[in-house]
Amino acid sequence: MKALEQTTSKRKAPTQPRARVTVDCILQAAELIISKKGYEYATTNYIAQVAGVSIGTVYQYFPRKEAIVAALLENLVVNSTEPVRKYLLASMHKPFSECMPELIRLVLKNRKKSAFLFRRLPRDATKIGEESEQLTPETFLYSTIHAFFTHHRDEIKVDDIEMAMYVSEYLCVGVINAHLEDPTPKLTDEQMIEHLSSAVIKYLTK
Amino acid sequence: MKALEQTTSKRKAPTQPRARVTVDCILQAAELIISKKGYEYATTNYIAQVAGVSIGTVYQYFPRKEAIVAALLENLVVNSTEPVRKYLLASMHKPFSECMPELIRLVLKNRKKSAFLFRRLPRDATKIGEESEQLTPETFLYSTIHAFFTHHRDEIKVDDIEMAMYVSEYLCVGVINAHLEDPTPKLTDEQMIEHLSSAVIKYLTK
Amino acid sequence: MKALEQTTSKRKAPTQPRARVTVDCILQAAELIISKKGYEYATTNYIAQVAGVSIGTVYQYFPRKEAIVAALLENLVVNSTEPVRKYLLASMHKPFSECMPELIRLVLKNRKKSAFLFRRLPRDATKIGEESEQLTPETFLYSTIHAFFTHHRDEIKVDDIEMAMYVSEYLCVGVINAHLEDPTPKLTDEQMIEHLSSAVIKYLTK
Amino acid sequence: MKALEQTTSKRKAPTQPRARVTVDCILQAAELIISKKGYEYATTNYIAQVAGVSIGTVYQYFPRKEAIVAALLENLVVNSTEPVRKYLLASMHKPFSECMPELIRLVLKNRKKSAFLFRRLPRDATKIGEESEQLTPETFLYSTIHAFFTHHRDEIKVDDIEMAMYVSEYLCVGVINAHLEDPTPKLTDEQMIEHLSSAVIKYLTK
DNA sequence: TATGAATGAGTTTTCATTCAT
DNA sequence: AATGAATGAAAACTCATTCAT
Repeated sequence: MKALEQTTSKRKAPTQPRARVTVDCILQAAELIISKKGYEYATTNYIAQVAGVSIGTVYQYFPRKEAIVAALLENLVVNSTEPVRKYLLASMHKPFSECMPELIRLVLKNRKKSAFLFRRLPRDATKIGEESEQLTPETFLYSTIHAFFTHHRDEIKVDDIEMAMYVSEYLCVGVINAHLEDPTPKLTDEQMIEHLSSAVIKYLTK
Repeated sequence: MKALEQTTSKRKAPTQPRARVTVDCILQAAELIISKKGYEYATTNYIAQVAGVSIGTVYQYFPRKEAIVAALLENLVVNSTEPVRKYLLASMHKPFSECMPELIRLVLKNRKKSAFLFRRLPRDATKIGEESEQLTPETFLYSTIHAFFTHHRDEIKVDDIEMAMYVSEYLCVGVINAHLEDPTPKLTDEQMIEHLSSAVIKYLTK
Repeated sequence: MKALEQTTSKRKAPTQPRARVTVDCILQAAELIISKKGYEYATTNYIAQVAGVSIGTVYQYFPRKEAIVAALLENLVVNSTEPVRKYLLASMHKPFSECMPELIRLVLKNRKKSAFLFRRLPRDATKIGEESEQLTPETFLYSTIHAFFTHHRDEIKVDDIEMAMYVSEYLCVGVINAHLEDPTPKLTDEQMIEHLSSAVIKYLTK
Repeated sequence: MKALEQTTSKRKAPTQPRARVTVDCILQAAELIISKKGYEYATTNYIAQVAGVSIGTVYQYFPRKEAIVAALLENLVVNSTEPVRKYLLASMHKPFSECMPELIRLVLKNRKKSAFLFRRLPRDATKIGEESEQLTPETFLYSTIHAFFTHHRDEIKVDDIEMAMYVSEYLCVGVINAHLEDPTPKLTDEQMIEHLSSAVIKYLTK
């Protein structure tokens, strides 16, 4: 939760531990409200109330309402991507087909954690975009998956390798998203992982 | 001095042709604003202004602001799915591998048309949901693709056929969505269609 | 229901029987809504809907919303006072103590019929006042009771006869109103009538 | 973009003295407007303007327009009844006939103070009722007069004592109301008090 | 630092009334 | 005569934001 410093200069940096706690409370309150009731209920006054601080204090740390959402989003992306990045770093040498299921499993798990919050965030709110450089989970994931693929390009049989990478990324992220948005009882997580791995590997290597 | 609260019914249904035109104007205005400027700019007064009618007229046909968006969404889903449905009906007998590219091309084309509007709609706004029975494009597409797959089940080599169908649907819809949300200059539409067809066919038949 | 001609000149006089029926429907609808739901729900459009005519038709006969209420009020006053007036005319010669219970009974009965509507009418709405010459049931009743008292002034033992009349009127009207506004299960209508007659007679003759 | 809907609680309670003053200003402004111009002129924005605060401040302390009127009504009832209650407590032992004029005088005086405001309040507005537990001045006065009568039941000659009490209450309250609603130049306040006392005492003791 | 009272532009919504058909 | 689509001023109410304490 140290994410805010860079994006907005006007915001006060919480140097004292007490302040850090306050910022945390505010972000947690915002997350709670958005997840449980929806973005439209996340008014600054209500966030302050749930966080147990005054509205003045909220504005001490966040210059604009959008900054709260931006910070939330940033944390979200970083937190949900960090484990994936770690796994990829540790698996760069493993054969492609071996780590694909685990990779997908990891992405799914982390997406799932934040799916509810993410679903309720405004998809394309102009103002937030200005705040957070449009740092979506996708952007983040794409780059990491990209790196991984680059390390395994010799296993790939598709002609245009770069294109193959993008398609593979789309396959993974797209299917996981679709699975999270419209879950089917016909398809457990593990089954989905198995089939998706199979599809990606077939696509790349056959 | 509120009164009446005719919450249940959808307010007046336009009987005269003049009224029909008015309703269309309002919906078009709403779509234009949301697409071009974002959902947050779609205030009822602004919609009325762009539609060239008075605010009172808007409320003659839509009992709540959310009802406008709900109507928009409904039209969107129906319109963008109808061509796909037609193609599927006309292609039930064609071999699976032959019509897959065209099918994906069609879905992409129709999704694209509405992608901009859809992107800007609140992803999970509670109030709209109550209005529109949560009729997402996915729900609609899934069912039609589903029917198509049922007619081609003998071509499919995956063990569990039903599961294969769901995964294929996820593959198509997921990748198309991902492609539309984060377009890469590395991948033209046609390249995406080609690769995705290839991936789905490999997944299903190898 | 012929009450409307005098008060407002701009209003069209319903000469044809069909028109008379229409006016009746509108007035009945207004009365129904005000009685059952409250004055705040009596919007012109809703009245038209309940009356089964178009809003345009309403404005054919009533130039202003207030004119509807004024007509209602006028009818109310006239209708609820007419029986009392008739009884008084027929009883001018009867001894005072004999007809007092019947008089009160009559007033109560007629007030009761209209109590619900009257309760819900705005007590002191400036606009209606301008329309209807502030013709309240009270005004009407006072004058008729007054006439009756004048015919019985020899029975009265109170020094200042005119004053006694006013107080008696207040006693009757006030208690009946109070009884209607806050009815007590401890006091049936007949008991109230009996006690009130007794009180008035004692006041006047002892 | 509504949100929150904190319908239950009465919104913020004024903790700082500054806030107390603000609430008072709002209530006084509302009273002034309703008394001087009528209920229909008491719009929230106008109340705010007259109170010298912003509309936002009004809604900080009153969740709904009706809540303002309800608060007004509550104050009205309490304030106008307190002196009567005090007098009754101090006069429980005095003989009945002695304190009756003073009692009526007191009730009249306090009703008069609030008569103008009360006259202009909607008589039976559903929404206000929901807000204020239908605490009318009548309810309040009845209960106190009731207590007083219970302490004097041995003076009363009417058979059914409880019934006599109700009728007496009706006589007092009804006549005072009637006197306030349709004042006659023929009858001064003091004359009315004298005659009403006389009537009540005759009714009870003869 | 923290508070919370105050702001007011801006939003949704209502409803009496008009007028072309 | 009757219709009902259209009007728009005006009402209720919200909420991000400021600032004196």
